[in-house]
Amino acid sequence: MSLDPKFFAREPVIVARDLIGVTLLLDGVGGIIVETEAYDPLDPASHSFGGKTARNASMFGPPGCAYVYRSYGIHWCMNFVAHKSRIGGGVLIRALEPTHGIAIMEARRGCERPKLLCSGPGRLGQALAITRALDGLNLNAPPFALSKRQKRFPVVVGPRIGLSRGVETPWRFGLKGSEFHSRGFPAT
DNA sequence: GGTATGATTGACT
DNA sequence: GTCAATCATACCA
Repeated sequence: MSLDPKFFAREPVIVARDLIGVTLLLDGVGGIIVETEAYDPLDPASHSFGGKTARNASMFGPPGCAYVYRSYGIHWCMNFVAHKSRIGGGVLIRALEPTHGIAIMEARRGCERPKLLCSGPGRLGQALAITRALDGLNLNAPPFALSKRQKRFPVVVGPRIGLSRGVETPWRFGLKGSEFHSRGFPAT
């Protein structure tokens, strides 16, 4: 079951929270989203802050598409474009609980410990073989597959990771009690 | 044209 | 705990 097309046509913060518990597959490989971060164009930490550029063009495109960027020259990280009126916003997918194609992810990661397969944006990118070729693609069409969750999952909130600005904005969301977060969340 | 920087990870002291 | 890897992009000249 795919997501409603309007799912991503909302505030990034709302979408980030609602993505927790959704299953993400890329060519049949992936798992349950257990950690996300929201990036709003008014947020100085966001790539879309300051307007549209060559890198972040996808963030200003249609909601429900992918925005892929190179992090620290080493890793590929994936966002889901989410905003109203193409103002530039997105949700960083930080961690998955591996459920599909685990053997494939282990081979790509060179690691057999499930907790290290997708726990972090860079690891997730490597496990799913994310590349810039996916930038701008519709998440509701192959090779992507998003499965709507069947119930509401308990969500925890915390500060975002690795930022030099905007750290005070608590826009990181996680599936409560998950063993697959990239970092722990503050005790609730 | 040149330089600074980063939504990270993994290895090492 | 500290630090290097590595490069596309952004920004300045």
